[in-house]
Amino acid sequence: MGYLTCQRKALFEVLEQHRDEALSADQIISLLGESVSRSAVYRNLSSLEKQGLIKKAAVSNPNKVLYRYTGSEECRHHLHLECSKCGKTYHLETPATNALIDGVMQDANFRIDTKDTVLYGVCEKCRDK
Amino acid sequence: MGYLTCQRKALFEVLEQHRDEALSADQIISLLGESVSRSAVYRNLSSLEKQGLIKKAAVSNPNKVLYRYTGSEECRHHLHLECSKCGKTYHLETPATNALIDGVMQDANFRIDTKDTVLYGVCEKCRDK
DNA sequence: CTAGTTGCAAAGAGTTTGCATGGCG
DNA sequence: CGCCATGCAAACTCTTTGCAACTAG
Repeated sequence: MGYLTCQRKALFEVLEQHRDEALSADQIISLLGESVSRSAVYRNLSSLEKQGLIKKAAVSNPNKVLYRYTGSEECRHHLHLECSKCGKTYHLETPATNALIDGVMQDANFRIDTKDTVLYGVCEKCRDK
Repeated sequence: MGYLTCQRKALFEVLEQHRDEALSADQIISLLGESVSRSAVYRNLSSLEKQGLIKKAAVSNPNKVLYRYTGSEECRHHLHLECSKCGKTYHLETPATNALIDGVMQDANFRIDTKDTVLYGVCEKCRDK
């Protein structure tokens, strides 16, 4: 699907390196440096998103859209937990993940898509404070 | 926290009526009609969001930010399931929700915030297609 | 009364697009 | 070689802001 230009290669590398972070377009652009134009970044992000390899999230303060790469192998087998206080992302161990997915499947006949869903809440460290 | 102006009253009504929908700023503005200015809508949405009564979500096609009202009583006791195919939102029954929250708590020491989290996946109807 | 809110219009930020050039396969 | 992707700059859309007028409590 498309040519593997060096701009796309560079984008994949940045996304893979920041696999568990949600990056803004601007962050991605600066991580890429001079080698890629803004428009190429936007075009490629949007095409990756259409392919289901990227999931966007809206965040306030600042008011921005963040891009999370969901194409990496690991994303397919974990649920993501994101702490609303500190912003850190955690993974839910696979056995527990499977139990939850099965539970929701049985209860609501709804198949959760692991890579797309993020559970928001408060992590252990932030609760103790 | 703040005065209850008629603009705010109207906004609350619209949000409560569309409690389980994710609305764009433009949709909200047209639902409100002439009675409220764009800037008041933006300002109030942003203040509600700071109070944790609204959760934003990014969506593509069109590239927009959607606002979901999480302040209603119901939101505190359900997890939301959103189908990536048809866009419809479902609720997870309370016992299953509690089981899921407890499961994640035990397994990862992470307290899920019910009103903020949306589980993405595919619903029964769309799977059958 | 008086601090907080609104409306307007202008400014700002983020994203998209048209077109000529360049590069992948 | 042909088609697709890129870069640039302009256009566009969405959101924020300054300020004077207004209003809830």
